[in-house]
Amino acid sequence: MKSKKEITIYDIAQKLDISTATVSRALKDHPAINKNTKKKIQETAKDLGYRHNSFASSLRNQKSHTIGIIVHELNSNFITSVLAGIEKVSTEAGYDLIIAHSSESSVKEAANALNLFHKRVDGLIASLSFDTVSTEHFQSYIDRKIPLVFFDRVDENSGSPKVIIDNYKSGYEATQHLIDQGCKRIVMVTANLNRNVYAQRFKGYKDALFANKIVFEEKYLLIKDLSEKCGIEAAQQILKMKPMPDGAFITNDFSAAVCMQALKEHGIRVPEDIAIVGFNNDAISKIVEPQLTTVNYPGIDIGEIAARNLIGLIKNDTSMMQTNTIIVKSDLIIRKSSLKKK
Amino acid sequence: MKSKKEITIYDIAQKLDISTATVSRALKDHPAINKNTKKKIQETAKDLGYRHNSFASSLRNQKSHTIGIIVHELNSNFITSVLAGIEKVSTEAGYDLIIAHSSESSVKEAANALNLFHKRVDGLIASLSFDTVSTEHFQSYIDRKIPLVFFDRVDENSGSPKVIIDNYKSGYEATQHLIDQGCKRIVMVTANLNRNVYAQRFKGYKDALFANKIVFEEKYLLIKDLSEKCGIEAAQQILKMKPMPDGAFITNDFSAAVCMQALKEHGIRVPEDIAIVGFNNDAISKIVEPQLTTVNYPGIDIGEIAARNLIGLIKNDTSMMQTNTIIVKSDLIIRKSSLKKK
DNA sequence: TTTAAAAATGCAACCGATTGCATTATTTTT
DNA sequence: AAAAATAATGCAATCGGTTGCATTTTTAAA
Repeated sequence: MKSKKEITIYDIAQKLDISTATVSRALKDHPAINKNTKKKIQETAKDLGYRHNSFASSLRNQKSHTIGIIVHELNSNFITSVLAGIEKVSTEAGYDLIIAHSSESSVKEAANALNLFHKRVDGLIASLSFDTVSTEHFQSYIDRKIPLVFFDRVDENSGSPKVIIDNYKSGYEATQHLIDQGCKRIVMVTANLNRNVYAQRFKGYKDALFANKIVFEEKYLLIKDLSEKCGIEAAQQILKMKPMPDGAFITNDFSAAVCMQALKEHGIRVPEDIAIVGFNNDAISKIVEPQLTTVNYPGIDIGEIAARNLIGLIKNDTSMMQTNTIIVKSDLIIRKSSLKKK
Repeated sequence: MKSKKEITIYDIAQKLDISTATVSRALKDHPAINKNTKKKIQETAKDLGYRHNSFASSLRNQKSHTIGIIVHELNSNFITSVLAGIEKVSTEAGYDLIIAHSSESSVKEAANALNLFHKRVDGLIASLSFDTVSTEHFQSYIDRKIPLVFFDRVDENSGSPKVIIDNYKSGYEATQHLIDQGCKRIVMVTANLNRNVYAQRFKGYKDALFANKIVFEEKYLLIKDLSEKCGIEAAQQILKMKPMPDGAFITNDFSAAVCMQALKEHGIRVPEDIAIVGFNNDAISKIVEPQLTTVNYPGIDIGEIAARNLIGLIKNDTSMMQTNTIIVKSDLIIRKSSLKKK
């Protein structure tokens, strides 16, 4: 039991006077090994305090049994839900996770991608940072045929599988809902339109306006970073507009909550003076007052699907090969922050 | 550039007609290698698309350059802050992270510990789950002298270094503050008292009551799991008590927010009817209405300190050897939810 | 030019698990 | 009892980087 030095299969082999080949096979329950031998070996392994050396194993197999994940931030309900979903599936399948985050910087994102590449992850799941334009830092994965799955913030032109929601539809529905509530001057607060998710939501917003014969006005489009500060800034800008907007679609619950709070502090009533719709259905959306109308973005499902897909690709499941884009169901959850009518 | 097969240092050595020893050294900038040779090798490596094989390297060095982290959950502002702190320090030092979470289950925690042990992390940072009683699943680390640092939820009897705040003091101050506001019947909502953090906060609460000649009543102590549901349950219990409590110390901001909301829905005014103090200073505490008085728990600092300490231990920095417990500064942030007086 | 010292490079044995193929032991069939 | 079939085990090369020590090359000193 005591351990000056690591126990290897050689130690076990020596002690039992058999070959390392047999030990190796016994430890992984290979069918060709005699039941009794197997039992003896497994017991001895336990006795000696043997632990499998995954480096030696990985070196030999050229497989790390590890999945890399790159996300933009950890500080988000949505992301942690996705991670939980990924974790569930991949743990069941015997894969470990290495999680990296880019802090919304494409430079860090590239560094993470490289690092995980060197770590030889068997596959990668990623969501792009705000300012990622080129995805060439993932090219090495593609070249080496290392499976790669994107979710949420994806490069729409990339050939890699993507797991997303219908952001266009969500944007359209959210806007239509505000219009249905009687809103005519609807502000949209969102982030960098180079990112598919924001671009699509914006497109939905614009098209909904158009379909309802409301002219889109540039001044109602506020591009921010969806941080805490952003919510306050948005509120300030809204307050300055004359006439004041009567609806706001803010593509992040936290920002929406902050913005709503700032507006309320200035005596603006929600939803009477301005109806607000957020995005994500984070826990916070049910706690603020009034409760926030938002778009449900099912992180767990997205994570599970992405992981299942990736593992399928790793295991060379041909049925996965053809999949390019998976669209997960999302829907508008209507709460008080937007209900002007009964 | 094309890659049928992985490029190794042997390929580089062959191409340049030198030894692998020189290649290996050149690639890691060993001082004994001639500048020009080094340059030539590094260029060739790039040309051929060489990537370092960390398995081979780790196998030889018996070092993974990876730090394991076990936390109870990811869905918490505090935890993600800690992770950010750990990440900052460890990335700078060239360590990778493998993050595992136990979902508040000691069984999963043990499984995680074992898995990371097999993965041969160079060190481990952990915060215990609610129901972890024995810490024997960390014994293998101690036996093998793999550095181990706990934070937040720790085993106070363990000899391993711990990074915590003064939970007793925080509990005392929070309670004293409520008393100063005129509260006489103060409910405490917290979690499993086997966990040091909750035990200490409770002790602080009790002592503060005692110091102010308020008799502690068992019925005012609500042991929950600090989830969303818990906030609602707590509110229901509070509503049923006669006379109704006039203060509540809820050791988690999210639960406190939910509870406050539920109380408000029943017409209870905060802080007039009941003053509320939360814990953690999560982002949510500033968004709810009224803003939540809470205890600032500086996650980033804790993460940084824990990581710095762990890396010191890994590198055999003797100055770290003597450290047993590090107490990080925390303080009460007073906001409207508890201000009965001006 | 010879010698001493310093700089650069190479040799080869590790690290530990895996596995195709060969060999030996055991059972079954004839 | 010999032959054939099956089960169990072993041999030895392989994965790719590292490093102590030896050797060679270059530079500096005598």
